[in-house]
Amino acid sequence: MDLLKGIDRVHHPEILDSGIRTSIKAKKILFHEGDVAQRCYLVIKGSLKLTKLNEQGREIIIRYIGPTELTAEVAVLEEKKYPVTAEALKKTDIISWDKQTMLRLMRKYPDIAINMLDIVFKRIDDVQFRYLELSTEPVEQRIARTLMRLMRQYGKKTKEGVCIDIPLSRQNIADYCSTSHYTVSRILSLWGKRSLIISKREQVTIAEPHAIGMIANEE
Amino acid sequence: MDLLKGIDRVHHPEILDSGIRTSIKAKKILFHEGDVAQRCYLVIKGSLKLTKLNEQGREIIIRYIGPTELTAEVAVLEEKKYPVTAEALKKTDIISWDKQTMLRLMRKYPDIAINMLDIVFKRIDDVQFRYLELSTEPVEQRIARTLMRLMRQYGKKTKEGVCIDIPLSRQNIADYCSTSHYTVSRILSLWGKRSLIISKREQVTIAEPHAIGMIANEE
DNA sequence: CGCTCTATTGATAAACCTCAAATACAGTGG
DNA sequence: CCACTGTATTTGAGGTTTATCAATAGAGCG
Repeated sequence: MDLLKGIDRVHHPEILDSGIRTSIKAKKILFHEGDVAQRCYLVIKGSLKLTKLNEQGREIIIRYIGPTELTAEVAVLEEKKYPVTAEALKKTDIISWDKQTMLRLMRKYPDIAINMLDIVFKRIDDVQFRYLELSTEPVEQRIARTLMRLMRQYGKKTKEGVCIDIPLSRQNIADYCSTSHYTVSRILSLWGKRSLIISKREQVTIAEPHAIGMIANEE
Repeated sequence: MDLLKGIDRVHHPEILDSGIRTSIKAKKILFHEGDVAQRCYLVIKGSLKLTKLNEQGREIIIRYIGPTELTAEVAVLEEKKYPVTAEALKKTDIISWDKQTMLRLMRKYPDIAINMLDIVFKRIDDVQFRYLELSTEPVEQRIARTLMRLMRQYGKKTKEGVCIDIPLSRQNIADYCSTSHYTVSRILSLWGKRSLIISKREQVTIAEPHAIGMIANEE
């Protein structure tokens, strides 16, 4: 749990217990883009999808937030709005803190502030990198990178390969790497025929991570 | 100066003087993407261009950093690398602090830490927003938004309109909104013919900000 | 005045989107 | 267990947007 890195485990319960534990049902919205940010959230179990909409209502996925990951860090500052919408993919357990509580914790355990800064820098790095990708890489490569990312975040080893353990439609993949679900479908079909992946409805298993990695051409 | 917001002006000299003032010549690199981050920088005068390169050497512009703006905030953490390359557009005066100094200042003036967090959240917001744009808006609109952004950051009123007061080639604009300099040229020519802008070599003046704003279609 | 870098413009082509239509799949209620 | 319904997926055809290539013109500099 990146948020608690460098902090004596003895204090973990105090920190976690000062937040509120809640459970969100599948497909429920935790917060909306543009709402005043009140609380920040740590995912314990399940998963959140962070999205933005453009004026015409087209959705893009900014990132997924899985177990041990923090989101809505912006809520520690005054007068901020959530920059994204967060939706639970499945039943998701979270801990949340309001501004005052989190600030108190940050003062008592300065490592929390530093860890939060670290998390925020990672987010920038990630989105800048994907911005570069979107600018310069063709769609096949972007899809491959998307699968590799999701594999690292949600991969579960199975006999057929590494299964991405979240509900993941072609449309979701398209929204994550800015293409159309038609294009995703065509490319996944192709990879399926070559046995690089095994894909079912809303589910992808990567049979040949190395081959997909080659297509992704990550450095 | 966002970094010093909320801090008594009496203390500003101490904070600024604990950094090192330097001047960089036009077109010189201040730091490279991938270098270990040692110092963070405040621009006093002049301007920096922050870029990333992909594997094939294609460049994209992440943002410009003008007077009063901070960059390389990541240098306050341990073992981080600069995520971008910073190049001076013209002779640029900066103040820089090393990790230890900045951390000492942040402890003494906690508002500095909060302001820095605020700056970092703004960066995320900006790049996420531009990621959305790149995903969903056509190139003409992206170019218009780019000009509007640069106008707000670097606009100087003149008799003909608002001049973007940095060296700005078609290629720069293209790198900033992920298109080709050919496309930028075509569109600027078009707008020039309609007298919405007046463009010279490496310089753009927006004669009709409202019209460009309409094309940008910002909410 | 030549050299280099930037800008312009037409022609062509590639990549990818959109539309249409068929099919597959999962869940529901009888 | 099965038909039914609403999504998700697939695939082909055709069209758009924008990149790329080629060639030329213009600007600034020593």
